[in-house]
Amino acid sequence: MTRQRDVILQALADEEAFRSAQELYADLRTAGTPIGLATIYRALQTLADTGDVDVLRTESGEALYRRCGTRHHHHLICRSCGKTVEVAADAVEQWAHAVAKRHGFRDPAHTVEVFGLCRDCPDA
Amino acid sequence: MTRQRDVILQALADEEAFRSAQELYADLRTAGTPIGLATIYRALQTLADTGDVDVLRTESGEALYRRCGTRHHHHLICRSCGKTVEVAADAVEQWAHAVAKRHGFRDPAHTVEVFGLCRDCPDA
DNA sequence: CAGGGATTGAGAACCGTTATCACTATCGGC
DNA sequence: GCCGATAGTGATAACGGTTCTCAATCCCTG
Ligand SMILES: [Mn+2]
Ligand SMILES: [Mn+2]
Ligand SMILES: [Zn+2]
Ligand SMILES: [Zn+2]
Repeated sequence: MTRQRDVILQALADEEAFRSAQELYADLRTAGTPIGLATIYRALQTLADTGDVDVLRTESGEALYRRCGTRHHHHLICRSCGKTVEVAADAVEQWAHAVAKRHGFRDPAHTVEVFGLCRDCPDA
Repeated sequence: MTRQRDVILQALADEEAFRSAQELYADLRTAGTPIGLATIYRALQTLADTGDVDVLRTESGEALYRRCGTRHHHHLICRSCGKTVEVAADAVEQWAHAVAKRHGFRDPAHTVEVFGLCRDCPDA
């Protein structure tokens, strides 16, 4: 664990929403923390590999990162402000397993995200 | 509807798996069909907007396209050969709606994909 | 046949991400 | 402390998928 990695974890720890690497870079530089963009990408990749951060892809293909609990979960995300809630989904887990089995697919995995507008965001 | 757009729809119609724009381009050119890459991207975007093709993002961020039924559905996808089955998921629809409501999120939407290895693909 | 708006496609530009590589920080052994 | 080995950093270049540009072409309508 190096100073830079700690800084990145810290930046994510304070944050409820998913953030992009470029956003983190801009924020840290603005805050006067010296760090390279390559370092941020490397750290995020490492953290994603070890399961310390979750990754999701924007509709446009950009990768977003978030410090999440280690238990299996999914996300409820405000599509305006990005506010994110971790949600459990036992029924969905079982459904995914069953649908794979029914069609003869083995070693099943799944992605599930729910989007909406949170209480604090106007309709606009 | 122009010749090019018809060609693209045709290429997708014969295909069970999700395909990338670049794959379609390579295949059509190899088959002797003259078409530009920009045209393919434009056509796919239009078709996606009108709901005639579904789009999904690779883990690496690449966009993949597939001609699908018009009813709401999700996908069961072989992560080796790409074979794709459309699946209904009423239980999941209801769960998504409920979880959004419970947390005060309105106008809910969701993404759900199931991945696995199909019968025809070795474990490798 | 024109005229004119829509479409095409080669190439350039764009942008998020990854690779390169010289430099620096860290650490265990001396 | 000093040294060499090792791992990490970051400015920059390269990469790859997508979008933009714009001149040429198509195609509908009068
Ligand atoms: Mn799950
Ligand atoms: Mn659904
Ligand atoms: Zn919000
Ligand atoms: Zn398969």
